[in-house]
Amino acid sequence: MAKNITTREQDYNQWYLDVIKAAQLADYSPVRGCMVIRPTGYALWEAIQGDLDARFKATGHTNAYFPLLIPVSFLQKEADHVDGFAMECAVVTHSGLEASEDGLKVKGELAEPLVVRPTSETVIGHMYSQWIQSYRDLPVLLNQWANVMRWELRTRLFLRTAEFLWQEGHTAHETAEEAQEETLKMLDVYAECVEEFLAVPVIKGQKTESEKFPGADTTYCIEALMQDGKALQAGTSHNLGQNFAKAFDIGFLGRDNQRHLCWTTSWGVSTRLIGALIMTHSDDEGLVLPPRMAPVVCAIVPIYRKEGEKEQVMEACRNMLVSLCGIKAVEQAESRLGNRDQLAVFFGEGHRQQVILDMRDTKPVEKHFYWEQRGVPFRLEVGPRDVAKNACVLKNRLSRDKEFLQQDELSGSWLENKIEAMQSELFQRAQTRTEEGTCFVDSYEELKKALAERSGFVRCWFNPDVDNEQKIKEETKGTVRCIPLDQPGGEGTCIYSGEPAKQQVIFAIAY
RNA sequence: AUGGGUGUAGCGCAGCCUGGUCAGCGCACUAGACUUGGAAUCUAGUGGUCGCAGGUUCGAAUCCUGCCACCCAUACCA
Repeated sequence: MAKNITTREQDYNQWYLDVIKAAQLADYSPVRGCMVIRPTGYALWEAIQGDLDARFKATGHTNAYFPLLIPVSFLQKEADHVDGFAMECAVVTHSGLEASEDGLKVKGELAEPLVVRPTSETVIGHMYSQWIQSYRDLPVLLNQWANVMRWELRTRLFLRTAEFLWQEGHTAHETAEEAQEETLKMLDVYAECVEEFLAVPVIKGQKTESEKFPGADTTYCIEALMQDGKALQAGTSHNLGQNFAKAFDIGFLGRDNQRHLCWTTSWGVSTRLIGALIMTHSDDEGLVLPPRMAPVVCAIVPIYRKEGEKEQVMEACRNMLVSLCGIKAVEQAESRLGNRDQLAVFFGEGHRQQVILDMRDTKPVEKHFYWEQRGVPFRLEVGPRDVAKNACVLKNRLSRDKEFLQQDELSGSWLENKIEAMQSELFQRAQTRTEEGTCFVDSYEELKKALAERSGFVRCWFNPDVDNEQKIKEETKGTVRCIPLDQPGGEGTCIYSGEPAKQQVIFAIAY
């Protein structure tokens, strides 16, 4: 039992924070609500970025960058948008500091205040209006990797922080159909990345009127179920219709020689995905990472007492490294080792994942907790007795089993197979938990009961309605997470209004 | 914002009611010894304007006043 990690049963929220702390993913910063993402945590974001960016490129998008500061007047141009974001904007009003008796004071008030972007539809819309002249300029398919700021009252590491990292895609199209197609395409891209790479199962759906993005015609989302039965929105894709095109005059001369407004979309995922990852897979021993994305896929831990043993064991460890990663990668790693006592060797083609030989002069037990709490999928332990038998022990982070191996069984493809096996096992485990955490109800009483007793996803026939949803939220704390794209068809009875309903929705208590 | 609570070493806390050997404990950290297949032990050390400002007093972590910050609940959280 990890002594620095509260169990999930004792206090789920504390467990979440303890896992982050033990794995050194992030830390609190001097500024309330802002977090410091530490190297181990940032490596996870880089892995997600790498996977997603490739998928964006594969679907025809390119990256660009827009400014952090946005004139307040821009925000005002789209009425719903400003209503949705005004309260949580940080505002820049001055341009400098000057010394005074009471310390530094602001000076140089700006003619027009600037907001720190909570999202970039407005600046990007402004630029699009200048860039797009003709239907030949369409579609515009851009993405930006950036930070945004939303002045949240209650913050939680990774799940809701005042500043966070994300990507925001912004596209402009000639027709409504194309925009709709794009919106759904990117929702699929998100779902594929999150399920295949993060091994987090999601439900694709549409947001109801009360939950959609301010300024969107339609918002789609992927929702994931966490271990405590709460839902987490893992990504959103918005069909903005012509709302922003109207507000920013994003128009073009069409094939018919008439001027038309563009149809735009936007879509984003954030560092919140790291929170989803933690709360989906991790256990009471700490972080568990899906092996496809884990920056360190395997740690080799030498075990020895005497100096003579050390040499033998280290030699065996190096041989194992060569078997797994190839002699070239090992030599490259050795040449850049410097004074470090962890030999990190690139594994596989991508040069993103590593196998690490832990040569630190600490006890094996310490290394055990070190790698386990960081979620490293595999550990290979080698002691003098193993060396004598040409063997080693494989420890599996997910099953926490030991497997006794001959060293000559190790190879790059052997590890690949192990990675794939664990990856699908991890996804399967999460998938099963999501299925078991989902129930169907026929009446409002049952919905109340389900949300109160077991939380989870609760599916039912329901006619979305802003007022009714508000009442249900007040009574049950549950909200409509989405109208799943996957519908059974047919018709049922709305559990709240009693009227005929064509759609099922999913209720849950959300993060 | 309203109600309740808390600010003392990097972290977690005791001390405050009853002012005076009160600058303390545990963890962490450093050095050494002894150890090493699931968080050993022993010894010696480093580290603090007791949230900030003012007041009462011979004397304040302790009492008084003001301020600030944080936490919990409610509200808010596309």
